[in-house]
Amino acid sequence: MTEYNEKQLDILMAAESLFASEGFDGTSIRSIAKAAKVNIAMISYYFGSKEKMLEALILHRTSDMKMQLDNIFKEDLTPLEKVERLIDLYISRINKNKCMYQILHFELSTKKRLMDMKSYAEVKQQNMAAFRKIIKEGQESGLFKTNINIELIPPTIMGTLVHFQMNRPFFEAELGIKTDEAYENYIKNELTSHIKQTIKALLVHEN
Amino acid sequence: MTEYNEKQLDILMAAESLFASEGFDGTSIRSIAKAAKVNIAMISYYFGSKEKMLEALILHRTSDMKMQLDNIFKEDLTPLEKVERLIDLYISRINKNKCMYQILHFELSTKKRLMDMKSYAEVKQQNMAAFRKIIKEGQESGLFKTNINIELIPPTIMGTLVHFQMNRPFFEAELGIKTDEAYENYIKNELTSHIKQTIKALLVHEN
DNA sequence: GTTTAAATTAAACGTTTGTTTAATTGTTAG
DNA sequence: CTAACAATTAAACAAACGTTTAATTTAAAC
Repeated sequence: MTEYNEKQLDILMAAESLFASEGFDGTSIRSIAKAAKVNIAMISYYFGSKEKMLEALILHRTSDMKMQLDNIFKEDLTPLEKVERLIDLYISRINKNKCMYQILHFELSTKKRLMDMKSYAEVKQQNMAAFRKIIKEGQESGLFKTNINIELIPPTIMGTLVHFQMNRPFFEAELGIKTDEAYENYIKNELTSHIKQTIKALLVHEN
Repeated sequence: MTEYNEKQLDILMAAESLFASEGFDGTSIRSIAKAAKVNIAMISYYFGSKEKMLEALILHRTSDMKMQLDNIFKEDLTPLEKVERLIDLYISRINKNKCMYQILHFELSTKKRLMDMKSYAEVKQQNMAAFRKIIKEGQESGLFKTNINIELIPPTIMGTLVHFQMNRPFFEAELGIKTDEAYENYIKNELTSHIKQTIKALLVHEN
């Protein structure tokens, strides 16, 4: 867990927002330096290279993510309540780290820079394990259906949100949403409850 | 609907696969020319510029997509069967145009080249309209629930698939999938039926 | 066979790229 | 004060970029 000084963080934050909006290859170190208000040589000086800075950024963010799922377990909640809390956590996390997820998304989908996303893979594995545990708990107590594919539920949760964010211009037009605030509110309310409703319908016996 | 000769198509196809795997900014026109086995000047000669070639490519692909949803309507199917057919269509379409969707995904998410995706937006709108029609048909006949957000169902369908493809390395490890063929089969079988099951649970009254 | 236009080429264009250098300034410790 | 090291700078570097040029080859039309 490396510590960075203020100037290094300036650089990383400027890079994060630019990488997200312009892409890694679409962002020059000169534009990063300008946004971070430092000399272009500082980037190589501090991080070695543009690519190593990307790795540093991803490591910095993903190590932040080591999830505190434990308190969900400790609390006295029904399995369904736990699932709902997990969905809230997923959504707020993705929303809070929008830029990082955008970057990750692209880096994962291209073969160009096959960096070791060990740290990210770890987080994903932890999440999946925690999720599986909750579902099995619900199944054993007879609340959840058993003919389901547990591994494919997180993709449905996260995929729905990511797809909605990726096609934002389309949904803004389709739903008549005009401001940033209204879009965020739609995610917080309608989209979140749609996801919960969907997962609930899939998991829980109706009666 | 512009027609392209064989050499132009060679260029477009080479560009498509490279843009998908390396990104637009990560792909040089020299590498495209090499892959298409043409001189680098041919790209400017035929398309004007690298960027215009991207537009040509997207237009070429999306105009292919003008969906033949109509025959789904004409056939004598229950609303649920229609939904299932639509899901099959979505999935096979995304699978067939994997590269194009990868490119679109990135272009939509960055502010760098705000091209007019009019053609793509049109396809999406048509799809949404057709989908809405089917759902309302099911609701009016009392088969489908009415307390649902129709606009958010396509994001759930497509988002699940796209997320699964984007995080392929993770799911390969998580599910113990080793070959390309096994992965494609998993999509065709398990993933497809998971999506159908999920949407069905959301839509249909249990009994 | 000649004319005309399209296709194709190698070479060069001016930028921009990521990175390095070498010199200078700032800071801290003895 | 000065030695030592970190931080910062402007300038230069070679390489790669997208695009254009000008010359040549190919194909079609008359």
